[in-house]
Amino acid sequence: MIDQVRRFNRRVTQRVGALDDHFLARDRSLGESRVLWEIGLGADGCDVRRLRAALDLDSGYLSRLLRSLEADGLVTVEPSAADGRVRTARLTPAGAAERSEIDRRADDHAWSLLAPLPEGQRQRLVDAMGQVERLLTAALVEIAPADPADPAAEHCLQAYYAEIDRRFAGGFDPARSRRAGLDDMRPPHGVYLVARLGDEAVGGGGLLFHGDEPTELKRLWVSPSARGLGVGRRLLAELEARAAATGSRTIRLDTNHTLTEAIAMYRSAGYREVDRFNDERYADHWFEKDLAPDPSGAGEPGVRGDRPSSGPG
Amino acid sequence: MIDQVRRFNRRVTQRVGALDDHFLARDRSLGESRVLWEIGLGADGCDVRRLRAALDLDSGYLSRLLRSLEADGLVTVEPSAADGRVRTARLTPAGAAERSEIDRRADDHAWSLLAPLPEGQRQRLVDAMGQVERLLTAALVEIAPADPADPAAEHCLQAYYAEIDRRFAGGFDPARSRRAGLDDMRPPHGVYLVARLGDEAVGGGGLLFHGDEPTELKRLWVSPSARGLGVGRRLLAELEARAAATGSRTIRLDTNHTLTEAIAMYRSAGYREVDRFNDERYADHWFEKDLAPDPSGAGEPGVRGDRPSSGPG
DNA sequence: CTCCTTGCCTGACTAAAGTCAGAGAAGTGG
DNA sequence: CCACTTCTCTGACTTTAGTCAGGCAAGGAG
Repeated sequence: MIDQVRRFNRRVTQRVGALDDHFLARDRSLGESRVLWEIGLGADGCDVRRLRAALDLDSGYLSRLLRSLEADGLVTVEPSAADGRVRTARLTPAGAAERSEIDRRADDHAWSLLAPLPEGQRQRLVDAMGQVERLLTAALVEIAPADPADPAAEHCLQAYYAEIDRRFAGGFDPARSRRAGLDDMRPPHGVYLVARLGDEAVGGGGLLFHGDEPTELKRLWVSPSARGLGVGRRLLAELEARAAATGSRTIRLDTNHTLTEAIAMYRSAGYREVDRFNDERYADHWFEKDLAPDPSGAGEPGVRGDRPSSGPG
Repeated sequence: MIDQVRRFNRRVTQRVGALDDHFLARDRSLGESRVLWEIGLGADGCDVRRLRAALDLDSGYLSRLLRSLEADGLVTVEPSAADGRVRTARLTPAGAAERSEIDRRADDHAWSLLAPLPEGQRQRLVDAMGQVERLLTAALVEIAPADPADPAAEHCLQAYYAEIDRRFAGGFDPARSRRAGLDDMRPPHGVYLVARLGDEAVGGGGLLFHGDEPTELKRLWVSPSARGLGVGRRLLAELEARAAATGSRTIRLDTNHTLTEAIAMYRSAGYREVDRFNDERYADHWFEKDLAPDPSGAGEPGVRGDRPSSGPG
């Protein structure tokens, strides 16, 4: 497996890496080209501090690159209206032309990877590239507990409410739903996990612990931009593990028939549909799953099945 | 399609490109590390000129890097026994240790791409990487006509004979086969195509033109190292196009039942099995395919079907 | 207002990467 | 033996990339 990854890396940097080097930059340095390209990304220029963050450049270095682009008449830098400390860089017409030339070259280079192949292979290459890109993105997603009042958690909860309001016939009014306020999903009564991709919160989900009663799964949500990356599944697995770690033997949840992807995921994760177990007015499906006891905890020995050792990990 | 490729490039250089940068090099410069790694590739050192070709370095620059590695006791450089001008670089034990440390880091980094993913996704990522690597390799294969006496063509023909000698029960003796000597596969009587990957010949195949009689396909071979890249199919398509360009309406070939992959390829490329049409003693299957007339030539208009326009070209 | 932080800039530096010209030894064809 | 090429090396450069310290102006909290 590792060998495959390394062969891939070698082949790809050999063919694709050539791109980021001197293909793009015409007679300009790579650093300048990158700055030029990044400024033109947004419609109306870009704050210098955003540039610095996006390109991960030293502030002195970036300043010098901007001066050089300014001297070539490709860029103007003016104080921001909102904050006199911040400066905003914008492309001049010449800069925009230069940028689209870079863009054209990048397109040409991309096409040169595909061009020699017959159509069938070409399509397979593009598909495989899509897979790799998605899965490398997925590998950047990190899941960690967060306080429900944390801005990232807040964002996920709001997005969750907004989405079900959009999808439920008749909308969704939190006040009419069963109470699962912020305090409930904090230790020791519960937990809330947030999935982050870089600095963006792309998913979340919570648990409510009910002592000897089954643990309840609440507010599981994945951002549309991150769907298909397995974030939901990973959140679910992590929540189940945390439920098991508290000694919970069963996890259950209520949901609504309009949330078809979620229901499909619950089923394929081993949840079985059960009879109504609460009075949630927005729910029309209820699911339940038995948890394997926490391996680190004090589960009953007999219940614990052998699991195959799962790799070097 | 191009957008997908560019998204892929960006994601991959962001994640993988970090590898070739300062991850590998410990406190050493990247250039030195690359040289160290490359020297250790072969079992017994590496000629300086091969290093230069492999890493595409200026000779002065490479010399300096070698001096620096020599000063650190990682490498020795001695004149080659065969040619006093050439010098051969070898790793010292310390150099070998350093190299395997680099190797270990590369492994760790490769694993860090996979580690965050659950097992299923991990497998899919590795598979997709394999696809991309293979198809990028395939895109580097170039097919061009060559004189059958050219070393590359020679190599392919010899490899072809050696392979069928190995596979045929009772071996293969060219003298007892139907004559298709070097002169036959030269214009104007025929043509021979070679597929090259870098400077290695990885496949070849020839045609014999017989005037109004069907054109004959001969000696189609693909190197084991390049199988699965679609090289055979591309050779076949290119040969068919050249047959059609000479005005040939039909192409045919004889083959042996032990060459199962080839037979499968012929079938899927539209060849149909026909009765014995020659007295080749090593053949036990005969195939034939009608060619669409050469679009650039004087084919009958009615035969020519509409083909969907196939993209940007 | 003062004090502190933030954002951007300049100047002074270093290291890496790479280029170019030419020297000198070794091989090659005539 | 001569003229030529090949291979490697040295010395003298340039450009790119990047770091660090400090300065100055704007904004914000008290």
